[in-house]
Amino acid sequence: MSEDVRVRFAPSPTGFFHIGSARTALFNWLYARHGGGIFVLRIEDTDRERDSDEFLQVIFKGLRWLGLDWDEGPEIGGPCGPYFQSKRSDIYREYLEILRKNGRAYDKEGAVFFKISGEPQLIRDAIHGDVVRREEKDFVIFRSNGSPVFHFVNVVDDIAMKITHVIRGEDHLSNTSKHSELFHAFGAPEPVFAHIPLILKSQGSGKMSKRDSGALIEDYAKRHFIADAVRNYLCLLGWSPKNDREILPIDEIISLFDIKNVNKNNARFDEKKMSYMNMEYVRALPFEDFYAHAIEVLKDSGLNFLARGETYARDVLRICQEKVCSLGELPQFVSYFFEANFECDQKDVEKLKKKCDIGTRLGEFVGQLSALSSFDEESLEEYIRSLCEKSGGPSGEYIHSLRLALSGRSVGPSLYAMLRVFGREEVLRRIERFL
RNA sequence: GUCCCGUUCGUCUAGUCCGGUCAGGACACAGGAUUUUCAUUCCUGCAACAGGGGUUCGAAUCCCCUACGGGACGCCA
Repeated sequence: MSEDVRVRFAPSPTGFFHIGSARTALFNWLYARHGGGIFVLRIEDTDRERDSDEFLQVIFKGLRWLGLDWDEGPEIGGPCGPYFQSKRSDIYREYLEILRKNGRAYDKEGAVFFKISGEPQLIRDAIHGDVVRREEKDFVIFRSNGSPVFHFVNVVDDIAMKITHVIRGEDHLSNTSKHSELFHAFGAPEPVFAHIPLILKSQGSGKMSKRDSGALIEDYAKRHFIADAVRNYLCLLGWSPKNDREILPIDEIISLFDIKNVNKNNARFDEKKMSYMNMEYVRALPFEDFYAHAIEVLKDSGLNFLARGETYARDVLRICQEKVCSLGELPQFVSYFFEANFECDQKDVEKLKKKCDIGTRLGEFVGQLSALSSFDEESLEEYIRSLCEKSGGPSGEYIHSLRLALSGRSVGPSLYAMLRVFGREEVLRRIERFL
């Protein structure tokens, strides 16, 4: 029990960071953090054709974006390096010699084959329980071009890096009998395996592939999702805290997480639920954090959001935070605060025209406005109430008309807050323009 | 085709190990409410133990079969 937990995430740099890989990394990381273990990052770049530094950065960025920091690996180092398989050729040659001495490796057609025992392999899986599977035929461990194959390097590195728990996708469960044979051939103890269920595409059949919408972590960053929300959602795909809670801080997830209560069955990806969680995270952000995120998004959008100064921009964002569903929609949501020449939604105008006389209501509003001593939300609400009493009209008619005149749309933040933030002069200017 | 894994509301799931409360929660969807719209908030509703056999006083829970879903069978990883 005193043995230290060592887990690893071993991606291949393909140029994408798939959501399924991300969750595998996440579960490894959670397990390490839960038990005070070591999380190793190892790059499986034996397929040189596809490898490039640019591809590597996609993985590093994705992991860091999700807050998954590694204890050993590229850019950090550690006692079991190098952490790139392309730099471990000598180690693989040494291990190959062991197999040759045992009579478990032989040459054929220019490649090196592994001689299987043919015995059924008992795979002790922390999630699925005991699984028995037998390999049928010898398999290649070194290609005829001299490069080692995945199954071989994967096992060698797990031995050399003293990995205690192999947590990976269930698509590897069938391969595990190969790996088990190799561990035995090396006389090495097997790690505990944990094959986590796959993430299936939301529509149609099969697992998520690169081309499915929502499949790539880098896209969530581009679309300004909150990383904590994406991570929280991913935790819930195949695992649950079992107390009916869904949105919970990562520290709590770490303390609750255990590989044993990961589900056995595959989970279907649901982008709507993820968006919902993202919305909850956006709303719950402390304002300063929200503001910091928001200005990044607004900068990218090209909107001149500092046109009326920073104080004004902060005010706008403050009243919009509780109404906005995602950071991605923010530029569109707040654009009219910064641009006076917005388009008016004619459909909304027509709809409202049927209910009331917009011009009259706006006229009444403008009428006594100069008499209003202060332009705060309370006074404005009071003022509109007094207009209602005088005319006998419902407050909604004033509110809807004003919102349309000021923003050109029928939805947005609280109207009184909007009026206050615009200020008296701007309000009058916009009403005039609208009329 | 062979082998492996799985199957609770449309979706994610709790309950399964140690059989015994109207099968609980969330998203989605549908209605309703707040004399300030809603893409907010609150309330209500809809909706599941894949099917068939056992074992048992009693099965979502244990066993078997079938069906369906997923995965693996590369000199890809």
